[in-house]
Amino acid sequence: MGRKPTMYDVAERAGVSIATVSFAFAQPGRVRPSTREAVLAAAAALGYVPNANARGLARGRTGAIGLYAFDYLLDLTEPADVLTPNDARLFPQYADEVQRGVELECRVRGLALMLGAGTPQTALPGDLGVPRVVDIAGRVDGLIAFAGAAPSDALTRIAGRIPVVELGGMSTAEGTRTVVVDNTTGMRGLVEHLLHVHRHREFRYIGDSRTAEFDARYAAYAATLAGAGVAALPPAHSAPGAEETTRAAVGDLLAADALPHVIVCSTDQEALVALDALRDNGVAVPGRVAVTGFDGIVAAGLSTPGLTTVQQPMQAVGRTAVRLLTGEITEQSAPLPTALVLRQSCGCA
Amino acid sequence: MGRKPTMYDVAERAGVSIATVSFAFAQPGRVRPSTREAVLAAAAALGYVPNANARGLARGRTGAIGLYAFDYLLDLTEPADVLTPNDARLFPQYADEVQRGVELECRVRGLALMLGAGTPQTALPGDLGVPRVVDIAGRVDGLIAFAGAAPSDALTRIAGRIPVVELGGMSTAEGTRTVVVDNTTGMRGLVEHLLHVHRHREFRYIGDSRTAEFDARYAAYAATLAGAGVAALPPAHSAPGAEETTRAAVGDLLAADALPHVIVCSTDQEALVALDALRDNGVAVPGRVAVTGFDGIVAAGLSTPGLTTVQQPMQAVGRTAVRLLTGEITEQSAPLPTALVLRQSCGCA
DNA sequence: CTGAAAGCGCTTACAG
DNA sequence: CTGAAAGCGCTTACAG
Repeated sequence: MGRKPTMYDVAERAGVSIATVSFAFAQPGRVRPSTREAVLAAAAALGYVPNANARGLARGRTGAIGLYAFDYLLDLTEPADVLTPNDARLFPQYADEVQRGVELECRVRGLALMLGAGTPQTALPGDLGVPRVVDIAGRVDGLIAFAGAAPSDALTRIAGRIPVVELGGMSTAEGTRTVVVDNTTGMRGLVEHLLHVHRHREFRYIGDSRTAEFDARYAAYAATLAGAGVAALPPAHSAPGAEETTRAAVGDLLAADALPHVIVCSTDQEALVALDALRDNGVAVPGRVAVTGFDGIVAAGLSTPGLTTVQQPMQAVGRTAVRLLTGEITEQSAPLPTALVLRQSCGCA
Repeated sequence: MGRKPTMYDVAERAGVSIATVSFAFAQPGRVRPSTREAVLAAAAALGYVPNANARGLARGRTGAIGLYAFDYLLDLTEPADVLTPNDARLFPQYADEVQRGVELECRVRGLALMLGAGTPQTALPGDLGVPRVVDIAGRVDGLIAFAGAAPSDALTRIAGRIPVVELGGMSTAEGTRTVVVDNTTGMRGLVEHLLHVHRHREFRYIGDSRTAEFDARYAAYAATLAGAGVAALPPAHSAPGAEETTRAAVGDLLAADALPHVIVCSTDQEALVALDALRDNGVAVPGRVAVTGFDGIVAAGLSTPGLTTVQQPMQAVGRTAVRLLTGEITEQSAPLPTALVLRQSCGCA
């Protein structure tokens, strides 16, 4: 037998047509049991492995969905003996938790998951300007992309062919859907806690506005402060995954002698870096300044002090994205809920 | 324009043949620049997304590799406020770390990664006895499978078509390769430490022998004890990921009043469960009994007491597997090294 | 219940 | 530098 037997080889060995082989696998009820057994026996004898590309091409769908993540290009060495919550990626971050949700949901449904990653600028040598995301998109029935991981025009283009869910998006690419999380209520609750329980009046927000989701957080922050008659200064720029930007933001506040009483960060990832930067500069948290995060990643529970944050249902975000893609749900009945998690960094016990 | 424009549509709009469209993307140097621009413009205008299935079929390869994991079917809820190292899967486990290595290596190479998971028994309804692993295998150029995740006959079959790396394997499926880790040296060093530094003589091993890798650990354990004139009782059965088996193993020792001075576990995952079980029964670790693990997962550094273990280069395992698949390396120059990590659970400071 | 045949959307010698 | 055409390995109406 030649290498890589095909359906033709199986058909020949079983003494049937390729149509029958195909039916024996795909629609067993349509084939006489004895025929079916003969086909399966022939397939086993030949070591037949169906070619999923051919199947996908013929069927018009692939049975797989894609997840396109932001490529932090993080190269993690093996876990150190002494762990700190800021050893980036030692503990699962937001995107990792969402990915896990996607993975689990796919497993349950028997869907294969195709993983890819890039930045909006990423283009492979052979791609000639065509971003890698289309490479993933071309082989799946639906695509989940983290906002900012793929160029929005590429997503718009892809969305014309297959369903696309852009996480954290809402605004970027046309034709895509998103998973809605109640950022607003979460942030409002957090700020109200800082205002009314800890009686803070001097706030500063650190974060970026790369995605609609981040915008929603800042908007809720500013609105809540405004409601309490507290001025909201413009946000200090910082981006999750770019530690130096967060350190610079904190450094600027210190240098300008403009340290507020609360630093509200747009993500836990940034808040943990801020915690580090403040410690490095001998600033007591929460004594001198309170710090808060957003997301509820594992590391937030391990820092010293523990990080007060808004927990969002990260795995549920991933699962919901898959369900939107499969058509199992056509829209969310309600935004996914968030919850305030109080720890020491805001001044709580 | 109809839905899902194809190369034919692009060709027509650009006024060229489909061959030229194909060349414009795949072999730019072969096409006149002006032609190429026309093609790219037409593609952009139509929102053309190449069909990877068709490409894979025509080319005979897909540009993707597959990772088939053991399906623990673990459904993790959101992180709790109070974390303990035994909140299974809150922290990355062995397989998660290996997967990360695989992911990173794939990103670097521009390879897409197809994820699937199952147990040796898993077969989808539509698969009619054909395990899902072949479904993944049919759409990739190479497959990495965790030992025990897929039936070995299926792997043997697949290995006849595409390169297969079975992690933890060595013995299971014919025609597959594996990534070799120096389990022997690691375990020997651990047992020698327990023998000579802590002067222990009463040992018990907890673990299973599902894979060659686990066998190697037990063999090294038994051999090292034998070398010191210490009797090695048969291992008590326990399996990582099946917490109840580990608890039962510990429970049996307690019930039989046969608690040794050291419990050597085949994995960290089991050792952490053992730690829990012992604590639940009021047994002091390391006071009454020392406990050790193997792997060096993150959670091992977070338990109380900290878990003494043998660190293996999990991410490197994943990366090596990818390199073996791509043909970048044809064989390992040496087994991947392991390192003894001493913490409190063995009695060290 | 089974088969002949078209078609899925690409790539790639082979000509020109 | 460009095109006509075969072929990759399946699925699926359509006949029988």
